Amino acid sequence: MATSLLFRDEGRVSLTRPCDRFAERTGLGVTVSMPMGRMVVIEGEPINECFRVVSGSLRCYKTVIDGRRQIINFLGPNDCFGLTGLANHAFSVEAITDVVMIRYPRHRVDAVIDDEPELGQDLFRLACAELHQAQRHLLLLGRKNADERLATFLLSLAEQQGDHHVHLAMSRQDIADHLGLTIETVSRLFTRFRNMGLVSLPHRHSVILADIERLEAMAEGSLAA
Amino acid sequence: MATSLLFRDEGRVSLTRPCDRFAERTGLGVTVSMPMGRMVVIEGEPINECFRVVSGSLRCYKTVIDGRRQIINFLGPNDCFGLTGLANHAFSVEAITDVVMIRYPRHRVDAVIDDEPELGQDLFRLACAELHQAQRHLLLLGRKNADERLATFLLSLAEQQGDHHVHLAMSRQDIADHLGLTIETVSRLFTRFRNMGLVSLPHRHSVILADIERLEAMAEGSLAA
DNA sequence: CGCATAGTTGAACTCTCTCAACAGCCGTGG
DNA sequence: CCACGGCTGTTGAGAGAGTTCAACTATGCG
Repeated sequence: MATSLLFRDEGRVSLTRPCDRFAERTGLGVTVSMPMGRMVVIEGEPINECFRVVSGSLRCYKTVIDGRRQIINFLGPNDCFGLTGLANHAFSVEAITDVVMIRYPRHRVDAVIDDEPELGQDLFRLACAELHQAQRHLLLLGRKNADERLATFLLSLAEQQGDHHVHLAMSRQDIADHLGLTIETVSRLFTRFRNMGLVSLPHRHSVILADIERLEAMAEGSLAA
Repeated sequence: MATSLLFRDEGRVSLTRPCDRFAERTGLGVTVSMPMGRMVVIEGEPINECFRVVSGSLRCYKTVIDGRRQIINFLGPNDCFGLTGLANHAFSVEAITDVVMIRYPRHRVDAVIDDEPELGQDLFRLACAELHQAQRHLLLLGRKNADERLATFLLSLAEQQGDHHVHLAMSRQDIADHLGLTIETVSRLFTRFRNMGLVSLPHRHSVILADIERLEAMAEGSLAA
């Protein structure tokens, strides 16, 4: 496969992790800043623009009427959203921290894509990678227990960040809503993992994975806690 | 958007629901039959071919080492699998009933796609639709209770089949493994739904949705059972 | 320093699971 | 045509993982 015109592959190939070649081509991204907690897009609304994260973190989530929330994934620098073949946003997006993003009008994005048909193939591959990721999360939510979920999550963060020392941009509640658990369960798991020597917790937003092998065994369901 | 060269949109737009224009273009699909229970592809194996279902049903699933199984989705006539930007199968596929499929060698599929760059865009849109579907299932598995899960599932089948009289190709165990429940819970739910007048169950593989409105309320979490 | 927010811990509860027995259906063969 | 066996689904009782509710502690910001 030829190098993407739209995205440079930087290890984590994903619809939400393209790079700035896009900005070069469209040449009309507008930089925007938003404060922590700000809702950027709302599930179900028409998609009028596409965003690329420069700095900060966001959460993408769907809700049930009574407020129950499922976080689909977290976004960080270089991730995109609104870049989809659908007409409406499939989920809401909210800033976890203060964020800086580049905003592109959707019609321009579409124009670039129409201009360069090969881009479609690249986007297809990126969407497939994202789909694959979602399918792995289906297994987690449908069939893994609480220990396995947290272990899986921590390992995936470590892989993303390329470091055993993991930074947690999100709150315990966010983690719970991503893993289909409650905040209390997540909190108890962190404590237990610490007591088992699997991790250390220097502070709220930091986790050091102390025993990757046991965490991996646990994530795959072959280590009883 | 121009009509897809590769797929005709027949209502349910999805990577797994393309149509026979593909056969016309590649002109080299081989018809194959497989008996009920037959494993067609195995999770993790390289993708050497792509299949289109002619008749019968299949299940796509991922597993944890100890045998726990999560069914990602079910396939029926006109659905495809193996059509992805990835190198390896993300899930195993098994025949629920006897099936007839058309098999295409992957390099030919890729050749067709390379030949017609616009196809990439269509595939992208289809993958996005599939992703959207997976994300809705994440909400179901992460945040819905057992009643809501079954109601949601039955309604989606009715929509797919365009009929309140739903045919269940799959077993109770398959439904359980799709909804992240056990077979006993699914069985109890069917009985309770029947007693509540929500459905009638003429036989094992048939469900008639008797009260769509209440089922919809239940699926969205606004009806206590 | 003090308040508000985020996280932790405990105890009781509940939904779903597990284990076990039973019932219904279907194909096979007498 | 019925008897049989195997498989699928149903029902019951008890157990358990995770939730809920509540109190308490730590952290960060004015």
